[in-house]
Amino acid sequence: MPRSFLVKKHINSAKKPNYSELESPTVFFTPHIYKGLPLPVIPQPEILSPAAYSPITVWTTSNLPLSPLPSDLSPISGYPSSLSDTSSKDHSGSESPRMEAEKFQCSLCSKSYSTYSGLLKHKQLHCDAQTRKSFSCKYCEKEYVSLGALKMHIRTHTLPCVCKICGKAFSRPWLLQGHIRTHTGEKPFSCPHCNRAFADRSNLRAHLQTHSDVKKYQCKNCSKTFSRMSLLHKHEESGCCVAH
DNA sequence: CTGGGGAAGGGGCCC
DNA sequence: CGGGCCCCTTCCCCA
Repeated sequence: MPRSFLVKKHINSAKKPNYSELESPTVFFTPHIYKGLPLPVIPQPEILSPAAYSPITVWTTSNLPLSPLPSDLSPISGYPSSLSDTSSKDHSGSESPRMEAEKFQCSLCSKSYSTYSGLLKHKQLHCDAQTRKSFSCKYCEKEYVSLGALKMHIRTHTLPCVCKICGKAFSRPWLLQGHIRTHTGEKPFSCPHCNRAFADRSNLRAHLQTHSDVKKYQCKNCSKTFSRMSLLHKHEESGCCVAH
């Protein structure tokens, strides 16, 4: 099961990601600056500048399925500065004088409105919309609830960390670090039981399971246990559990 | 065929 | 907000 609850799930999202898709530069590296470059295509880190993913899809007023705004309400750009004068205006001339004397404050951004309808419109068009905002990757269809998560994801397309030895590119420095160990042979993680060493902590952890009497992953049907989930999956797919 | 190792990817958490 | 690290997971390959 994917651990990423930040990612907005799409149809068939239960399926594991097809990482090989990311290796198709013709699909993702469409910008003209990469044309004609030999593979691997290694974009410069500047690609991570905000402009690189500027067409972030934010569900603001412009793409909400609402009827056209009254001219005195639009445009709301989504930032408080642009709202400075909308808050001071009474947008609905139909409000009763009694209501005008009261203050209606937005619970989300504390902006005050002299009319309830003004507050309602504000919440519908601004604050509520902001809570629904999402950040879409320009290279694929993934959406994230935070810009940071999106930036992290974008790196899996741009692969800014390049191995100086073989030219292979990675999304994050520590991935490159792990890769470099494959060149240097460095294995800082050793098994306390057999002294076998590993370059990767997770691989050591998986190895430790082989020493364990109680395997972590158990088949629900035959109770056979496995050191890895992938082995359990293989076991299940091989037919043990299909006899219902 | 099965189990294990190696390599790599992703998101989360913490500073 | 970004970097570093952690943990989990997956895929491939080999004995």
